Order: sequence, then structure tokens, then C-alpha cells
Amino acid sequence: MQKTAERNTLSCTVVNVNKYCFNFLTEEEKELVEQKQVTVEYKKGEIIAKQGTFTTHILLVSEGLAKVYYEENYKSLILRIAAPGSLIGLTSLPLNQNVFQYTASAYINTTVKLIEIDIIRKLILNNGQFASAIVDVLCETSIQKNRRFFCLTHRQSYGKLADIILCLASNIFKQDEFDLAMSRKELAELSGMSTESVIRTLKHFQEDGLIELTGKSFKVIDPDGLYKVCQLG
Amino acid sequence: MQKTAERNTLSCTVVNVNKYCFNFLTEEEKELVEQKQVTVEYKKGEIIAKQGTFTTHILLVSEGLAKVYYEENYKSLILRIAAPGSLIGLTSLPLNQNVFQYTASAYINTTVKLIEIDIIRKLILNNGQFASAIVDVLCETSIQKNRRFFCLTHRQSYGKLADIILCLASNIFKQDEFDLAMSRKELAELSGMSTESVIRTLKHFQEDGLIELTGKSFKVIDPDGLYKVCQLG
DNA sequence: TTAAAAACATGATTTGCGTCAGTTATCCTA
DNA sequence: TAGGATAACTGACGCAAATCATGTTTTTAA
Repeated sequence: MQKTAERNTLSCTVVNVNKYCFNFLTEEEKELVEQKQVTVEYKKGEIIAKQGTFTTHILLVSEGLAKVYYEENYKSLILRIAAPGSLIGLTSLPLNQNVFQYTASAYINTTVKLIEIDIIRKLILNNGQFASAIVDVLCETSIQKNRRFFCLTHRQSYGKLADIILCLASNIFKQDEFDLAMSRKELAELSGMSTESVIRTLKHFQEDGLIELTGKSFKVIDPDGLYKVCQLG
Repeated sequence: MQKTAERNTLSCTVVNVNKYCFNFLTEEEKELVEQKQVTVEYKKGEIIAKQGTFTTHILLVSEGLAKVYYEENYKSLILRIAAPGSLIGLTSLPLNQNVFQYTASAYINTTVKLIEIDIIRKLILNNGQFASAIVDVLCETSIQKNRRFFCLTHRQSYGKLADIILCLASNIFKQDEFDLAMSRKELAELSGMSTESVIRTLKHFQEDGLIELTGKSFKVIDPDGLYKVCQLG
């Protein structure tokens, strides 16, 4: 049986694949970026960027975990979880889209580096390698969003939750056992279901020997089983 | 009362905002692109690009209308409608993502230009303006997908359908009255509901004086009313 | 250390919407 | 222009999952 962390799951990936675009910069350019770069720490729950406000800086998550979500009519939809290495605010690169298109808040204490968006724009114009790397990041994010999109619209509760659990294990915590710094309510929000349903479904998974959980500590027992649930339910 | 075509709807936009990235090319570069460029015509229903096959070319829709959808487990999810000016296959730009991430098929007879993906990759590396324009396209597509994502997950049938109708009127046909070259079944697929529900809901809209329809000819009577339905239901 | 507030849990009830089954209308094509 | 096929439509039924109601445990803060 393969380990969760090794499974190349077909389902929705909630984290960004990190592309180290800044590696493609020349020494001068790196200097330019770092000169004006500021590091900020956010406490759990704090808002890092608010949808609709002007994007003066792109955010690079250097530590922690952030929730990126789209808001409309006082309802919200989690687009992705930004892990260290993720960039937030890239969708504001077009000059006519100069406000944040989503809100980002800290799941846990999170450290973020602020990089002037105009510098990024300039680098895209002048450094082809960098531009190409940014394009790659945007594409990967898009691909991953399609998967999540599919997961939330075409699966029912069991499948959705199984998917999220596998995803958390393999993409975020990178091990079968982890302490989820997330309430049932937040887990429900992430999987697009009600809190009560999450609780019931988790219990079911436990009874079926798929997972083991004590409070917030999760242990994936049967990743293949969970995977099957994903595909069927 | 504002016309549908003028409404800056908050809801999901199904078409791509065209960015004429090729305008930023030098004469030489344009030549390079056009030299190897091939034009292909697809008949209604034909598959233009199949998810999972190698992306050797980027597709530029020059006439017609294409459906872009993600497939998994014999189920499919429409990501967007590609109108003239839209590019298909950009998500295959990263070298490790060299297969189509979605399928595209022709809603109606559609003409497509094939441009070698390696040429696009080279242009991104060498022409900053072009790279920046590609980034813009990717960002706009992403923003639009978020809206559609929200629409399909957070609204119920009435809202979803109202949204799609407004979107078709304002973004695709650009007028309040249009002949939909789409069966009820396809409309259902697009709005993520069952064919029967679409029929019932359309009837409801008609009874409420929001739209008028005879067969496939749609007429939006009360865009503001539809818009309200979007936000409530 | 205790009160208040979250978070967790679970059973009962409701409902939106998909599925099914059957009818009518419309489109082809031979 | 007849008749077969596909699409459009309608009503009845069932179910997944949200909501509601209520109780229990854990966490937070005073």
C-alpha cells in the first residue's frame, strides 16, 4: 500500500505548486526586489489581503498557511490554501484589475513578504525567464483550481470530504498523521458542506476504518479506501 | 432601465475577455507566427482538443463558439465558453504540463488557428510586452473562473440559470434578444443542473415576465429582475 | 476556578432538485 | 409527407444534505 504522501491523487489539490520564480532573477534584480521588500507577521485569523482593496504589493507566503477565498453577497468560497512558497495577488497584475480579486486570511500564524507589484510587472517585461516562471505559476494554479472546481460541483459529501482529507495529508502536511489546525466548521467551509455533515461523515469514515481521529489529530489509515470513496461518492 | 448588454454583471462571465496579445509582436515575430500557422474548421459538435493529448499547438478561436470542459470519471464540467479571440491550451505552457488540461469542442461551426506552442514559449521569453499580455489573459481567465465557480457552488437553480442567461445576453450575443444555438440539455450542462430543472425554471421565468421565449429564441425582458434572482436565489 | 462562549455532537425535520416515467412537439430523412 | 428520432415538456417520487433544535464537551477569558 502506498503512503498518502506518495499518492499522486487525481483529486483537487488545495496547495500551490511552488515555483521558485525568483531564482531566475539576476543579482541586480534580486537586490531590487529585496531592497523594497518588507516582511509582515499575521496572527491566526487575521486578514492578510482584502478583496476589493488596491493591490500595491504581491504577497509571498514564507511561513504558515493562508486561506484564499472569493467573497460575494456575504458568502465566501475558498479558492485555495496558500502554503509557504505561494504567491498571493498575481491576478492583480493586469493594470485594469488592480484590486485584490479575493481575500486572504491566516489559518495559523503566518509570515508574508510584500513585494511591490510594479517591480513584478517590470520584471515580467524585462526578464523572459522570470515571465515564463510567472506564467507557469498561473497555469498550475489554474489547473489545480479546475480540479477543486470539479470536486466541489460533481462529488457528493463523502467524496468531497475524502478528497480534502487526502489532499491535506499529501499536499499540506505531507504525512498520514497530522494535527489539523482547523475547526470542523472551517473544514466544512473548505469542503463546501455543512458543519454537521462534516462531523457525521468523519464519524462514518472512522467507523469504516478509513481514518482515526481524536479531537483534531487525524490519522489516515486506509488512503486507498478514501481514494475509492472519492471516485465513487 | 439599463440594457442587458450594458450591465456590468457581478456574476460569472463565461467568455474570455479578448486580449490582443499578438499586437505586441514585432513584424518579424508576426511573420514567424503566421508562417507556421494553420487554420482549421470544425463542424458543430466536433472535438477541437482532447484532454490528455499532447499540446503541440495553442488554439486561437477566430470564428464560432467552443465549449471548454474538464473531464474526470466520465463526468464533465464546463469551465468556460471560448468566443472569437479566446486562446485555448495556454495551461499547457509549463513544460511539465504538456498535455491539454481540458477538452474543447465546437458549439457551432468554428474556425480555429493553430499556433505552435514552442513559438509562444519562445515569444514569452523574448518579448516582454507579449509575455505581459499572456499573463493578463491568464489572470482574466482566472478571475472569470472564480466567478463561475462561485455561481455554480453557492447559488441554487434559479440563481444559476438567471446568471447564465444574463451572461449569454451580455457577453456572448451582446443583445437582449438572441437565438440560442444550444439545446435545453446543453444549457443544463452549462448551468450545472438537470435538463428538467432548466425547462421548469425557464417556464417560471417566463411566467414571472423576466424573459420571453419561443423555442430557442430568447428575449430578456427584465434584466434587473433576473439580476435580483441571481443575488437572492 | 468559574462563567461564558465556542466547538463538537446527534437526532428530527425540511427541502431543493435530480431521477424516472410518460406525453407532446419538432426536426430530419427517406 | 409519412414516420422515426430526437428534443421539449410535465407530473410524481425519492433522496442527499441542509437546517433546526438541543445537549455535551472543550476552550477562552475574566
